Amino acid sequence: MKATSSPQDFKEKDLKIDGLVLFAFVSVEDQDIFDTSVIAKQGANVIEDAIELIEGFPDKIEEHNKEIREFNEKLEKRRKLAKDNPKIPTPTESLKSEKKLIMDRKFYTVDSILVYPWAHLSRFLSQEKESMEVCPKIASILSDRGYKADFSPFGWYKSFSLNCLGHEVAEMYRDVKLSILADEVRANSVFKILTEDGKVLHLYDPKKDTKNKDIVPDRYKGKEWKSFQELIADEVLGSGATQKKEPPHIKMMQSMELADFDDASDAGNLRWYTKGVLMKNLVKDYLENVMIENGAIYADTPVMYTVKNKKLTAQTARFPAKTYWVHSGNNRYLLRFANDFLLFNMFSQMQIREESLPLGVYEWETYSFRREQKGELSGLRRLRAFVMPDLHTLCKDLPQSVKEFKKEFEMVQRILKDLGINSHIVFRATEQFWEENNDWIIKSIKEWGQPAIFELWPERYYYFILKFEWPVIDSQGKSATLSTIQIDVESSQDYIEQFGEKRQKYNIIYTSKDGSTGHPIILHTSPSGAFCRIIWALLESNEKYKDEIVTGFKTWLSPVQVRVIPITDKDKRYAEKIMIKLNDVKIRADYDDRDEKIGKKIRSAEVEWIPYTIIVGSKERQNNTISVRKRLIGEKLVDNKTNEQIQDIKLADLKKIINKELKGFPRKELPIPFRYYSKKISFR
RNA sequence: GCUUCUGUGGCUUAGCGGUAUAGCGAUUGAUUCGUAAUCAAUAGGUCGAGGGUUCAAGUCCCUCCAGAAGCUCCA
Repeated sequence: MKATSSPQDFKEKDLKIDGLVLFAFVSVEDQDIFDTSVIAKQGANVIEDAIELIEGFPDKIEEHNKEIREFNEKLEKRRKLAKDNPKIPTPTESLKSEKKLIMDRKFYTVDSILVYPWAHLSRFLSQEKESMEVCPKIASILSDRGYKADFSPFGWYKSFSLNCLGHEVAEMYRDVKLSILADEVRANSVFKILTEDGKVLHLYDPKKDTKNKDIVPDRYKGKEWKSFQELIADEVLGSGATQKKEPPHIKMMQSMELADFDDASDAGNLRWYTKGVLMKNLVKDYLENVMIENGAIYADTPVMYTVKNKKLTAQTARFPAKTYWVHSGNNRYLLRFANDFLLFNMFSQMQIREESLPLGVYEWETYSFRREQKGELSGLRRLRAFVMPDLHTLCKDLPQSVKEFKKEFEMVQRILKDLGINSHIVFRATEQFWEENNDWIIKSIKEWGQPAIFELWPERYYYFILKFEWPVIDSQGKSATLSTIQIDVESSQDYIEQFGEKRQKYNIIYTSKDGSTGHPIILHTSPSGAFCRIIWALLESNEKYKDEIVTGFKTWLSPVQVRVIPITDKDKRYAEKIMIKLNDVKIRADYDDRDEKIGKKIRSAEVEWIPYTIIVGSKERQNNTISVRKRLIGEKLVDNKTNEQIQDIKLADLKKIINKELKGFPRKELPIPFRYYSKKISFR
């Protein structure tokens, strides 16, 4: 028997099934037909879960009732106690009521299953022929697993009625999203350390080692390696068992008025205040400059894409649960969770000459969306909407991609240094790639001078054969990745074979002078990591090292770079003029015009991590000079000394100092209401 | 998504059955000050939302919302 969309083809009069039948209504949507075997298997799994639920239902009720009885007994005891002892308050909880089975226990079983195609479950039914394959496939998978399963060759319209057991198990809706996964590959990966002098140390092998074993090699046991030990714990073993508190960067981002939660949006979608936006725009400009220097070009692709394009589905199906859907007319679209899809689609439509390679294409992803699990969201570390600068570099072949990789490795190190972020390196590769390429990787790590963790996979599961990550450890020992570089050998292909299936890819082609063509290797690079994570890393590392290092942002990133403080009212006009002159040359300066004592104003400037504080009194006013407190941001904290005093210099001298420090970095102006302390806008 | 915890003036917080405690900030007044917090007064609260128990509910119970931690997860 074959499935059909024409009921008249079905010759039999009726479909006879005895006993207690589980009806599984199935709708097939466009993205599902990308691989009907995979979706059928997932459908069958859901049906098996449902059977388990039904058969376990009486036991669940029993358990529930037991809980209620225990609760009521306790309550009764406390009531009696309260009666005898006036000091004990009477509990007022009302009795919880027991749940009851609707029918006899013996009815909660499944004798057979009918898989039934039913259009009414979805507004986005697939019209493709392959969609008819899904129900027979589900039935056959279930049969193979030992169930008595059948499928209806077509769905009746609305004219049937069903009598059900009881509502608790009678209707269960599950949205099964196509999900291509191969967990075995990752489960079998081994971890090693590549030491700063180029030696390989064993770290963890899931087949030999247990997770509670102390796996840190002796040479990294010392206190100076604390951060590296935390990285090992977090990357290899999963986070430590210790109960962690709320990460401090959350209070910091709020009190510094950088970013905040917004209860009128979906969780993980933050609002950004002026100072946060200022920092974001500075990072944006900075990265753009670095990308241009590095030879990249720009693109900007749409934020939503269709699921009807099979080139895209091959990749989107990896993360089915993480998608935001947008409805538009009779269509629906995925909000992008990376820009790769539409960028690669663009690449596949481009004329690419071999001599243009390597070609970097940079996109500042205005926003990407991943519907992360609710419990996974945490301050700025993981959000559902984030801005992710992304560079893709098309390379002729593997040797060229390795050459580019090394260049980008240097670029990432420079970016992190310019931002003021200290990070580790973790890399992951297939065993084969490591065997063939470890010489240059070892050389790079040696030059960097710190130990790195690496993970080797027996086979390639992801689209890349090598991935470098730059994780940062926060004040509580949790790690999160900022920059990444990957070598993608898969996306540009026409088709790939994977787990016995032929899967469509983007078919990106370059043409050589002799007319021959090739598929480029693509480097995926996130030069800095998501913007929110940059702020996360900066706030957390300031908190982490606040007793050792003077806190603050690099001057080019500081929302306010200079604060001008007058000592008395007589100095106010002079102070204001200095503030105006600095802003005239695009140095972000504000002016503390409050009627407060000097000590308090200085304290405010210190608490706000302002790099330069100018103090002017009668002496400076008469000499036409300024006195400067330079905050020693990033330097070792000795005897609680956070600043260096520069007395009685000309304003021009300070401009020189600051301009030198800002050389090569972008400049943005401080919004006017922020230039006067008393007029500053408060967001909270 | 599951489990646990948290939610009190703009901010930080005390109170945990008898209609709100303090500090910061704000406002007003005094003070004109030389390198990390000047003094005083005033205003500001349907205690996250809704429902319930009680003579009485920030306080106990239920539901929801938001945030955090742990688990699962993180191309």
